[in-house]
Amino acid sequence: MQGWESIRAEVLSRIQTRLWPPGGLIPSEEALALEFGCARATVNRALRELALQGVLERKRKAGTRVAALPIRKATLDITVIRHDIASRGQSYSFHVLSQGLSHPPLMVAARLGLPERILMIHLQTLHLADGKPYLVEDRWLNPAILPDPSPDFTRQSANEWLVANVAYTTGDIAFSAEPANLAEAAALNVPPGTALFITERATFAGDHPITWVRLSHRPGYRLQTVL
Amino acid sequence: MQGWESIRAEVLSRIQTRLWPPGGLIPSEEALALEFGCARATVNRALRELALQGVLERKRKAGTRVAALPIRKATLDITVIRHDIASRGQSYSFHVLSQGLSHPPLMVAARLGLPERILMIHLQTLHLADGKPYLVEDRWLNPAILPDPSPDFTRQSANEWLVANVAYTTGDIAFSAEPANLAEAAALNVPPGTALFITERATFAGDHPITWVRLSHRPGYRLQTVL
DNA sequence: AATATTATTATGTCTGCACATAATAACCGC
DNA sequence: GCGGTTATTATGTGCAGACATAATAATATT
Repeated sequence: MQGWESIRAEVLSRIQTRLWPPGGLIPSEEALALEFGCARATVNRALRELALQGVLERKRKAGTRVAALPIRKATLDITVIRHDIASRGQSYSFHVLSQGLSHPPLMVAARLGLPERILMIHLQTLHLADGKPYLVEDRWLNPAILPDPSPDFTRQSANEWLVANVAYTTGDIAFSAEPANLAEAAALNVPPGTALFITERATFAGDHPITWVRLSHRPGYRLQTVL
Repeated sequence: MQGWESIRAEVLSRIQTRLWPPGGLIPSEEALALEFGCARATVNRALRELALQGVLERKRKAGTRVAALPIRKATLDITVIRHDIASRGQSYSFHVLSQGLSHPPLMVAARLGLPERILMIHLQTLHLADGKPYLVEDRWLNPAILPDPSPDFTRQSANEWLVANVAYTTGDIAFSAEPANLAEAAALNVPPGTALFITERATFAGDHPITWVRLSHRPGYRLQTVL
C-alpha cells in the first residue's frame, strides 16, 4: 500500500463492502493516517478526491461520512467541433449558410443579459463530417468583442476563432431534444419534426457577454461519457 | 494575495489577458512560488486545479503550457430521480407499469456483457412530477445481485433501492434525442414520434453487471449545467 | 551518423509540522 | 431549563524539504 490513489481505492472498497455503510461516519484523517502509516496530508488528498466525486461528504468538525444518496458526477468534454469529428476518424469541413447583422430573438438577448434591440452578428454554419451534415450551428455574437476588421468566419469557423482569441471563463450549457424546424431540416437534410439533439450555450468573459450558440445535431448523435 | 485560490485566479487572469498566450509555456512552479512568495506546493495546487479544468496542460520535464484548444469540462450531477424533481419544488410519485422476467434485447445484453439468452428482471416505471408524467424508466436488472425475497419495487423505486443497496463504482452514460415509440408516447401522453430526451446508462460494480436503464424524458426537459 | 547511455529538469507526490476555520459540545450564569 | 459564551475537534490550508518519475537534452559509444 503506497500513494494516495491506493488509499482512495481502499476507502472505496470499504464503502462498497459496506464496512462503512452509506450515511455513516468514517474514521478521522488522523486515525486513517495512523492506520495506513502515512501522513495526514496523504489521507486528505484521497478523501478530498472522493468528496469531489460525490462519494463522501465532508464537514469541518463534523467529520467525513459516506454519502447516503451519492450524487455521481459525470464530466463531459466540451471541445471544438473539428476535434469532435476528427476524433471519430472523419474528415471535417464547414460551410457558412448565412451571415449578417440583426436583432437577436428575445430569448438570446435575455440569456446574455443584453438589450433586445441591440444589433448582433448572426451566423449560421453547417458542419460536415466526411462531407455529410453533422450539425447546424446557430450563433449570435456580441460585436463589441470583435476586432475592427472583423475576422473572416468563412475561413476560420467562429467556434475556433473564439477559443483562440477570447479566453472565456464562465458560461452555461443546456442539452435538450427538439423537433427539427424548417431551417434545421433543410440544412441537415432530414424531414421537419425529426428528433434532434440540441446543445445551447451562453458564454461570458467575466460579466461581458460573448456569444450564444445553439447546435442542432444530426439524428443518431449520442453524447457519451463514463461515470 | 494569499491562498491557492488567489493564485489560480491570478494565473487565469494572465491567460485571459494573453500575457501567457494559448500554447505558450508558463514559468515553472518554482519560479512562480518565488514570485508569489509561497511554497511550491501551493502553486502546484493551483496549477493542478487548472489542469483538471482543462485550462492548462502539464507534462513532467516539459513544463506547463496554456491549452491551445482548451477542452472545457462540464460536470453533470447524476442524482436520484426523486431528488431531481423535488429540487424543482414539485411533488414526486411513481407508478410501475410492468414488471417481469424476460430475455433482454441484444443491445442491452451486449452493453452489460451478458449472454443474450439470460433471464433478467424487466421493469417499466413512470415517474411523475406534481402528478404529471415526467419520464419513463425502462430498466433491466441482473437478478444475480438481488436478495432472495426480491425487494418490492412498487414500494421503493428500483432507482433508489439500487443506490441504497449497491454501491456501484463504474458505468457509462449517453444522452441522445429520439422519437417517442408507442409505449413511451402512451406513458407520457404525447403523440408517437415526439422528440424525447433520452438518457441511457449501464452500471457495474467492478466487472459485475448491475443494470441497464433508459430514461425517456417528457418534451421540454432540459439538462443544464455551468461550465 | 545512428544508437545507446547518462545527466538534467519540471512536475508528482510524500512527510511532518503548524495554524486557520467552522461546527459541535460543554459549560455557566441566570 | 434557557440562552449565550467558551472549549474542543476534524477538516482546510499552509510551509519547507525530500525523493520519485517521466521526458528531454547532452554525451558517449559503436
